Amino acid sequence: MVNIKEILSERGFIEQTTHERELDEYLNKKEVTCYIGFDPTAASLHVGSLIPIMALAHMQRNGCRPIALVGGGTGLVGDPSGKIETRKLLTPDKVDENIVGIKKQLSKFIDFNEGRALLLNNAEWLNSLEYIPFLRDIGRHFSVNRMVKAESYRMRLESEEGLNFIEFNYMLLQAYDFLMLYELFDCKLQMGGSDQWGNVVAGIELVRKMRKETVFGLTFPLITTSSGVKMGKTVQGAIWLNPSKTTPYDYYQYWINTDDRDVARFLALFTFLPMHEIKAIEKLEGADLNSSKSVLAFEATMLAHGREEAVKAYNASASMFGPRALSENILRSSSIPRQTEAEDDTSVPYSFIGLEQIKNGIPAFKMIHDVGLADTKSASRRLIKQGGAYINGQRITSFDYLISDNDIKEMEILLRAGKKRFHILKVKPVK
RNA sequence: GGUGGGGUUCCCGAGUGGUCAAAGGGAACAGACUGUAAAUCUGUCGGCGACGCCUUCGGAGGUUCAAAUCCUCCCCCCACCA
Repeated sequence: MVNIKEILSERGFIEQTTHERELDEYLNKKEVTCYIGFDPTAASLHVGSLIPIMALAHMQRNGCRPIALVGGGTGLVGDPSGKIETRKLLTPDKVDENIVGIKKQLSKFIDFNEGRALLLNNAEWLNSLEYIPFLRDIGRHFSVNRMVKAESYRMRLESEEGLNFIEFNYMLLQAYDFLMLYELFDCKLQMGGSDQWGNVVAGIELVRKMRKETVFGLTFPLITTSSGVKMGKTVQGAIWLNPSKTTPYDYYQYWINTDDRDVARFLALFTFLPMHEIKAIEKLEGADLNSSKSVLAFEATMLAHGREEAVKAYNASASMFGPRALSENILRSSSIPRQTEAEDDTSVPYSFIGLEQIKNGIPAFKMIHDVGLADTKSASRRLIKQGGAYINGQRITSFDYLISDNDIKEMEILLRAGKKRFHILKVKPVK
């Protein structure tokens, strides 16, 4: 069997590790347990958390037991690592609420049945800590001199905002987590984003000092798009895994808009397709490369939302943008439909309108604003003025154009803003 | 607690009484070109049924015909000192 580290490495998950050789030996053994911490800062994870999630999933697929540790305790403190600003402190209630959402999403990627993976909350051991014993037992192992030099604190120590004491403590708590997981579950590997390096190493050293045992760390690179944007960030905000925050259609669209330069890299990171197939698409360009983006989008959507939603998003995109030819030879392991099935636009954003309302005509700029294709009526006017507004594919030429029952096609009106934002108005007949 | 510096439209950052809805850059949006990509060029970029009107320059008052700009008080941030 191939070493899991090779798999992660080949797919682009590894930024750096501790103790290369010993880590290899550890990973070659059976009964490997590893963990990653997740911040309960929001009720949903987003695309930015996909790297750790996929890493855990790969671990599980290769016989390791992953632990997803939700930071119910550390979430009350706030991790300052690599962050420019102090996080707002979350209330315990909010943290608990967020944990519920996160658990649900992790279960889509990782199988938690029958102890094949564990989902833990560090509140279990952190919330009952007593200050003085903690300082005496754990605190004495930490050198402030070293902490002050840690890269993860550097940005904040140099910034105008500074670092407050509660945040400065964070490293000790995360180190303590590792110690606890080592003791309770024999977990010897902590993984995390590259900003976690300092915290990971702190945990490793704590275990060594207190238990004379070597445990390991592995960090992921910070994934940015080729245009330099942090993964999963858009102007509208984060791309969430929760379908009520980011619809499967929008999720699919996020991936399909991937930069050419990122397609192969993202297929390796965000899908489980075999590497030899992914390597083959590195040579593609033009239309073929473009259609391999639909595989990326399809696979990513399927992982997060299931096959049914992925197929819907795929068909909706085909009906709005036109179908794409996808050769049988491209990424053949993907279960993406190779022939476009019946047109299905049910996952395109839509709303209802009464036939009665539309009979008298509604000014286009008002309608476009109402359905959310423009944030303000001014933006809507601008859009029309610049020729970026369309009804049923036809450009609207005057801002006071009245949308009326003449525009209804098969009980629908298709509105479009710019090249790729659609909205379907479904007309409800009068009773 | 003291002294000094600062808070401007999504972000950075000009602006020190009228010519300011506020330079410049970035982001964003639209058009052209295209492959739902990138790059490039052009335009837009507070709100409003809109050649005009209304609301913005940390907050609240005040001076003035006129304030982002002057005065008073307050809030927040930063630096140095204590």
